[in-house]
Amino acid sequence: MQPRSEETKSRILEAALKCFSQKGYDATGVAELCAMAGVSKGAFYHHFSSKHAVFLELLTRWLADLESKMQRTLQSEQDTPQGLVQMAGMTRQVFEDAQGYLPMFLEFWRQACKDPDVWRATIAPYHRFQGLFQRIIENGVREGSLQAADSAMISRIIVSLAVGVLLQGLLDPQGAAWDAVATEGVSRIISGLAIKKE
Amino acid sequence: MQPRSEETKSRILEAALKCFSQKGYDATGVAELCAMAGVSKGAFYHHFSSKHAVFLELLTRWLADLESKMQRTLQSEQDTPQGLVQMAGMTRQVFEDAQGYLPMFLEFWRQACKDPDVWRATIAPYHRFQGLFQRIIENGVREGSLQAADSAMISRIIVSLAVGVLLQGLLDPQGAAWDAVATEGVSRIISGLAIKKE
Amino acid sequence: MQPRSEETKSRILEAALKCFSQKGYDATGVAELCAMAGVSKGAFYHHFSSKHAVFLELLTRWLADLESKMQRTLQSEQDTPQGLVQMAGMTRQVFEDAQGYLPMFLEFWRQACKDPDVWRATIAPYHRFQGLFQRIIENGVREGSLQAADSAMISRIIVSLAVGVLLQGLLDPQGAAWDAVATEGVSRIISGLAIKKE
Amino acid sequence: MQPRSEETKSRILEAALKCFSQKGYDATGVAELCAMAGVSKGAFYHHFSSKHAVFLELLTRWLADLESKMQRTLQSEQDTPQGLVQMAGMTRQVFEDAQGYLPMFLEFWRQACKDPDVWRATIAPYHRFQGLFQRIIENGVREGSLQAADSAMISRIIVSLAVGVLLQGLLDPQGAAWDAVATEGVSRIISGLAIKKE
DNA sequence: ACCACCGGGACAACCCGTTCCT
DNA sequence: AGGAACGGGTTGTCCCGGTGGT
Repeated sequence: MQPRSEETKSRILEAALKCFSQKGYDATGVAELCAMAGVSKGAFYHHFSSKHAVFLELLTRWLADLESKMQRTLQSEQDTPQGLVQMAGMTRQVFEDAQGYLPMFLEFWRQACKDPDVWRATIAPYHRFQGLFQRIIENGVREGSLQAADSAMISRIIVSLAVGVLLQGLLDPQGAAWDAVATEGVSRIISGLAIKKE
Repeated sequence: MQPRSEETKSRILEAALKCFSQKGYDATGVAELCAMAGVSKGAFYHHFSSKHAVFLELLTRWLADLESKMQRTLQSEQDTPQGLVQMAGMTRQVFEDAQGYLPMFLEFWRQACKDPDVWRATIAPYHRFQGLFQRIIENGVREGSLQAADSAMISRIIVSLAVGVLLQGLLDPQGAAWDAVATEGVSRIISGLAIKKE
Repeated sequence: MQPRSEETKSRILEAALKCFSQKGYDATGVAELCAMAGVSKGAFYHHFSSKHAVFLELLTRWLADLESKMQRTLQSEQDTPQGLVQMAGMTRQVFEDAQGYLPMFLEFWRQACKDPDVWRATIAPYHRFQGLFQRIIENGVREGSLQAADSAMISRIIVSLAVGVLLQGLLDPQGAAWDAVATEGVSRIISGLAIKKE
Repeated sequence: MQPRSEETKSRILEAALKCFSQKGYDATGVAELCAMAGVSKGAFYHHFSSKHAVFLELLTRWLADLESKMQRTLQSEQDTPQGLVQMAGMTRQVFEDAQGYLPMFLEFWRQACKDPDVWRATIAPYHRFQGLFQRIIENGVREGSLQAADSAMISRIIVSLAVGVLLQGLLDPQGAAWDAVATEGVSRIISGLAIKKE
């Protein structure tokens, strides 16, 4: 029966998200996971071939979700410079969304350094993100709202800034208004490129 | 005999650095560490109270080293805007220095989210780091080479950018000229603040 | 539908024979069996109550087959001493027949030491086997072609020799011409009993 | 400290001998072994790298013991034909010695079919045994107490008989006086070769 | 003080043979 | 006849004390 199966699977994923975030991937035992999800170990290994497979599934779902959100944000915007700044504002959303689940982000990153599978799954979306920003900038240049510049470099700067903000917000949430840091940073970078309309 | 003792200790630390970087903290066993360092478990626990103590020692040494390097870089600078950009150039140094050991960085960060001891040891230098940039900017304002602005915010943007670059360089070293991304990013942010001298 | 059912059952038995021989009973998993037979676990447990039941079925079929073969060999013989030697020649047949499946023999034997069901199923044919030889010898004595002797003992010696040859041939097939060892051994034992006809 | 270490090791081996014999190798868990030996798992894995290593050690010790016993039996004998028959009488000793531990024999044999290490450890002594018998026979021929014959074949027949007796005695101890079967069988084979002294 | 051997259990991930419900 | 679920059990390894020699 399928609906039951699907529910079991998602219950495991939810539990994994919670556990991995709170205690870390290695420190979380499969037994613990099962207990929290309310399933047996047998059921667990019926749905996932290993603990690592759960991790991978979590990663791909998270990235797919993030990407679709970014796509939606992009649709609803006209002016290029302002659009970029608005996208930076998404960080607030990310922080709120992932309230408590952000440490997973570090787990992803850490494992990506070792496991080629994780690496591929992680790196690909980053390249897409950067490419997305790059195309936006090139659009702006064509429209005449931005000066011509090294769009690849600019997009990398923006993504780096976003990553750095995310990481710091993760470690020290109260330390600063991190979403403001993101938006202000992006707008300062963009403003250097903007062509004022008369 | 003390010199022998010191050597044993540093051999353990070296081995730990290598293992933790390559396989991660959790995945590294004490037995493995001992084998690589060429010491017995008895010796290990004579020098360190636990595996975690080794980790902590590694962390404090790394941070002390990093901070002293930054201090030295700061001495040799005159013009504020240019000085900031030069500091961004340090990323190249960091990459070269820590060739292969950067994953430790992630380990530190990850554990800082859970262990308060690690957190304190990790966060303090960041605050000092950011404070340092802030003071440089305020200096620049006083000197008249920079426009008045929210110096705390600017410094945070710069640090975020640096962190982001570091992280991405760690994951995808061949993906871009990360040191160029850092310097270009900083200079774009600073240039918006610069007051041209005539 | 019956033909399909029968086919499924025999497919399982074939797979079990192969797996048990190659990897041993304990080391063979039910999942593995199902995969090799191309049936689902549900189907498996529909046909057999347990893994052990498959083993038992295999055992009984093997023994039934062996016994019928021996009966057939016996029919076609006239002179008692020569008949016995010819039967020893059957070992060649056994080796060829069971090429690759002989390790099952050991599995049977091993389990017979522990499980009374297996024991009964295994021991009975041996007794019949030995009794058969005994009766042949007694026949020979009555006919006057063999000296009177302890026929039970002689038959046990012959069976022991056969078992020993089988076991060694199983372990070290290239080590010797095992069928020759069997025939030569039996003929040497029998020759001591033979009464030369003039 | 060495004496303690040795004692622990032998306690483990004893427990293994008992467990493997009673329940079989696969069915015996390491935890069970440790409990019976009264040692911790830490101690177990300090002395043996795996369960299989225990098995191998048991095998080699058993074979070494058996061989030395055979050597000793050989020393104390003069007349070749009688010596051979006496050696066959050793089976009684073997049965008494290994009272209850004989199923291990099957374990050895079974694993020898799969594991090359076990195979080597098992087959080598067999070859030595057979060689030993062969040399005895050749001695007898030189002495003039035995007829010239294919000594390799004869020795293989004798070893096969011994193995068969062992196996059957293992499965059905009450079924017959197995040591008598062995001695009678050997003496019948030898008597066909004997040259009567006048 | 330093180091080596030995021992202690807890627990990891994985997978087992089996049953339930459809 | 079949897919999902069940828990208990597997080996192996973990981090760490204790004890005794150097």
